[in-house]
Amino acid sequence: MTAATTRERLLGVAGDLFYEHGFQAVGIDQVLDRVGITKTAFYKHFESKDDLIVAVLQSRDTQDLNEWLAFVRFKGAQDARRQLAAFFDLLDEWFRKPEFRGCLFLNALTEFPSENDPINKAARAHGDHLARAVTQLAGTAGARDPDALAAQIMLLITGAIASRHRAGDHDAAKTAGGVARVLIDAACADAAA
Amino acid sequence: MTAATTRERLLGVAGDLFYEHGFQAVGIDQVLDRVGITKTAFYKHFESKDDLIVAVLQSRDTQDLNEWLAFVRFKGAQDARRQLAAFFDLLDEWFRKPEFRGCLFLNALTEFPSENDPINKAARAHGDHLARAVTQLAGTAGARDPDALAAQIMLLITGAIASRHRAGDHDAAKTAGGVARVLIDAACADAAA
DNA sequence: ACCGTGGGTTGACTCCGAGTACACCAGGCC
DNA sequence: GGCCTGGTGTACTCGGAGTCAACCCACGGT
Repeated sequence: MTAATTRERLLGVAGDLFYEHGFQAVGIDQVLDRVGITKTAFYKHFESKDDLIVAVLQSRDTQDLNEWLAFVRFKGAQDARRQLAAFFDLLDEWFRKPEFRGCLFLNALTEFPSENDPINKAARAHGDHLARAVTQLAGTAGARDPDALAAQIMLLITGAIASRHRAGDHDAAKTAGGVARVLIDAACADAAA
Repeated sequence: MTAATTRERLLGVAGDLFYEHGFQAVGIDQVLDRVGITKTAFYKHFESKDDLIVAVLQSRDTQDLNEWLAFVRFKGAQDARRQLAAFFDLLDEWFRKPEFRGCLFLNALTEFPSENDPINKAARAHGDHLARAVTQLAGTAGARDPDALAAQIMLLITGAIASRHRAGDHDAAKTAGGVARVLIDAACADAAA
């Protein structure tokens, strides 16, 4: 059944619970109950709850990034401009899900606001990785100023997530996507499709 | 010196601490130490920590909203379109401050994700109030679809806040404001300034 | 056959934050 | 004088994080 190692199961279960209820709101015991392990055993895998949180963020970082890029590359075919726009299709799908509870990494940033906090650093790293990918895509799309376009797109992405999260606006991705398409076209005016 | 009532001082101190460190991360004892009051006295003013949090959010709601609208009315003169744009000047000033830690209400939403939670409701109320004000402004500005324009502006506002909060992007308000001005002009194309 | 190691168990313990219970005290108000 | 409001102090429960000591069992290496 569960072929995964205990460490992997801990990361999976903890990630799900943290996402659903928040990091501080979830007790380690809840995680352990669901994994079926005792406290002592847990502390042989992780030094602390914070350590677990960092590990969760790191594992989801690469996982999520790969999923996103795969989706965008598939949906946007070979066209970098369409790939950029496809981010908002991805968001739209995500926003339709009832389990949506915002972005795990943005949530981590607000729960651990101190910049020296390892958790904060791990969460920021994900944003940086995504921003780097978007900037690169903006470059190959032929944007005059890839950094500027990427900043705008990142702002729209985080804005859409926060809007869906806040007022429960299910159409936030469509709203943001519409704006994004205009910005992308304007920034790449010289490059023919 | 402190002419305020104890309840007011509790709201003030708690609000500051919650904003700086997060709601769950701040213990009631820290608040009480700073106010100079004992636990028993505290519980004669508020039923619980959650009750305190709700009260803080409610008091900041009207407070902040009034400040925002006053700024926008001052800076935007009588022109509704310029008043809408002025929101981003306000954000820009805010984002320059080193104490910036995101939006208290957005933070509350991520720390208390359950929709039935009174804290969650109180935080959502603030967003609704702001959205209502923006929609009204969009109407008097002559937007063809005030709700749509307001949704776009709200998305840009929350996006800017989240971007500043995440990567520490100090220019997020300028980025969002530039986009907003384009959207506002497009949505009010028929109405002459 | 033997030993070490990794992953696991139980149970009792500390520390800290939230919240409660009880007894007491000052001042204003009518 | 009596009562309500806003305080004080101490001592308590309860739950979550994290520690500690002792033990178990399956494994791979020599």
